[in-house]
Amino acid sequence: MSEPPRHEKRRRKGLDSPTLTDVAREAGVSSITVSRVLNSPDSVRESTRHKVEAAIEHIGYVRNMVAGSLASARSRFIPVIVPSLSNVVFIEVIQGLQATFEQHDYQILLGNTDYSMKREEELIQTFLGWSPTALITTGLRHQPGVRAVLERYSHPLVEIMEVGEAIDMSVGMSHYHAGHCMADYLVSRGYRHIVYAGTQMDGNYRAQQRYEGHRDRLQEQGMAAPLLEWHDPSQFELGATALEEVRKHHPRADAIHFADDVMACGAILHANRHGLRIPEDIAIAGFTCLPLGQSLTPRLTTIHSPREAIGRLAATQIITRLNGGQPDSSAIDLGFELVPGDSA
Amino acid sequence: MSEPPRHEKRRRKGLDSPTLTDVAREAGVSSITVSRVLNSPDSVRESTRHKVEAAIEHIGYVRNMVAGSLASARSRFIPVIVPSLSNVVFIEVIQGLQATFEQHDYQILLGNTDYSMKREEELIQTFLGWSPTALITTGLRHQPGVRAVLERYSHPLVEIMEVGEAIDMSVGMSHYHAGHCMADYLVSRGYRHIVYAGTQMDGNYRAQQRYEGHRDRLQEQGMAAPLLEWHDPSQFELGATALEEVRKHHPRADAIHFADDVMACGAILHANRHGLRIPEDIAIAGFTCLPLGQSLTPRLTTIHSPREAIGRLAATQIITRLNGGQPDSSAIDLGFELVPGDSA
DNA sequence: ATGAAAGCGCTAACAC
DNA sequence: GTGTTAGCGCTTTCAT
Repeated sequence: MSEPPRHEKRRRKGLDSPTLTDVAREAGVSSITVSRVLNSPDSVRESTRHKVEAAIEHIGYVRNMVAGSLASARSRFIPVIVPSLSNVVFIEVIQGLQATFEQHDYQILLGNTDYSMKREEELIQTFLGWSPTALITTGLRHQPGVRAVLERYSHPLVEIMEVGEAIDMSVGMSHYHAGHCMADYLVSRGYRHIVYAGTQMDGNYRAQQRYEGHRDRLQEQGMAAPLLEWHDPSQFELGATALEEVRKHHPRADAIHFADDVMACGAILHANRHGLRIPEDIAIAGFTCLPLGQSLTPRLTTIHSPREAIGRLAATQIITRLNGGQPDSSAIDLGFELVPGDSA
Repeated sequence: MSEPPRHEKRRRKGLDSPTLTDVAREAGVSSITVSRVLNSPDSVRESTRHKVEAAIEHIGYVRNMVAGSLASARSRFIPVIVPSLSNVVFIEVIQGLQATFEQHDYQILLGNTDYSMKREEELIQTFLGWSPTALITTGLRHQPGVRAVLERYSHPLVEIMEVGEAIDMSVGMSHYHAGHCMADYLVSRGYRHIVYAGTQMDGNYRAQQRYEGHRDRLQEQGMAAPLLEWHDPSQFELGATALEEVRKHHPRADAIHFADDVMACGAILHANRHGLRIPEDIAIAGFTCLPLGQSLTPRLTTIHSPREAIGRLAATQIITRLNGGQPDSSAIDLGFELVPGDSA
């Protein structure tokens, strides 16, 4: 009679880290009790809890989140897909998200598309493999495939930065109105030859929407709305270039409406270096309201976008839903604020 | 004879997403073959692979990474612990890391300590629960508990930003020497009353190390090394405040050596607003070399820190080790470069 | 090159 | 309030 093949009940690899069961044995309880101490401490009698906590401490138990996620089919991961990390705006959104999620023990998975819709698709595919608790992605436009996937996704989903027809929820502001608003302000200040200057506007269609708002306002006025566009990432240097090109190709221009503050600041810095007077020689307006613009001389006229608020609210919406609640609204428009400076 | 209670073999929840087994059935192979197609396609005959790939496509299979991580005890997660996301330097490090890791299908888990050593401990504890493939953390100093945990950690570990005695590997630069180098430069330019100004230097002991290098150089010269310190996060406004305070409390000061470029730029912007001449009235030096400083008038004298390189190299070190290689060196000093401007 | 069996460490469901 | 049992969906080991 040969014995049945004995299988080592011990771990396959050199992983000798203690498990829930080890803690349970040490504490003289069952493993589910240890699990409860970790997940819903209030459902365990205090004395039991103390025993278990002592055992955890004693054997140096580290919780295996992977096993927990598999068993419960929920991972406490929340992917956040943004188009860029070079743009401070998204960093601030992420900070808002992180601050809120961290209090509820959710972990962000950061995804950067570099303004590529195709990359968004890959990222979502990957992230779905982690059984995410919820999903956050930037913008309301997606590849058809992504859209289909997101529509099928049955957990909380927030599309951030914009307002409009959301798949599940959205938190953002209207870029069209922001562009319109700034154009209106420039017109009201007496500018008559306003050039719009942006970069990477094919991928960054929020900048495109701002341009459309701008253009529509100028057209109401019977004014042309020339657009100057580049394809490099937004940097100070590009703002300087833009300023030069406007002066060369649009000599009558009396104002430049920049798609973002970085380029606008770059233009002001360039003007300062070369003795160009702003707004007398040419006026400058930006978008987003970075601290730098408010410290320059002249102070930048811009629009403040509520990005940390977007982050915090997006997170709050998700938490509400995860706790079984129904958020007050599924589409939140946080608005924006025109910040008059001295540059226009 | 009552039948034994029948347990639904199907999924507990409404999770009807297809599994490896579903794909296997569809393709007429075993599940392990599907697994191999996903993990080591070369070990599967081409015809089999095509069958499986077709099945995956057909039923819309999404890989469950959580289950895979549990079974293999490796998660493809690499936690990255940084002290701040408000500091662009760390954003750039993260970008360098992400660019490299993404090519190898590793996912960063971002942790932000806000310069709290205690928070670092919590984060590491949490992250270890995800069976991380490797670990990246900022700095060489840790709470005793953290140190013990890290020393026991048996996977690749990189401590970034500094040079010195690493637990496993390190990639960084010498902050002491950077401070020393800038002080030396200022002395050589003829400045004789140099104030060092920094903020949050208790938590950010790299700034502290720069100060020590600065101080030691001045002491060699027989000069005093006054230190002005704040506790708010570094912002332009704080640089302005610092400039004012130096002029008030150190009227003989002819130079300010700032712990970072943000404050230094803030000081220059403030000087520009108030007609103070830099460097004639007072000289300004910074640290890290942000684009802004190089676009200001006067251009900021600063030190360039190799942060994207730190990110890329830290990632490369880890990949090398994960592929079974041995990196050339376990402690990499990427150095720094003094960037003379017009502000000092 | 492919498969069968046995878990990885945890939690859901249901009993007591 | 606590325990028992049966998986979660994948990969490992070992066999063919």
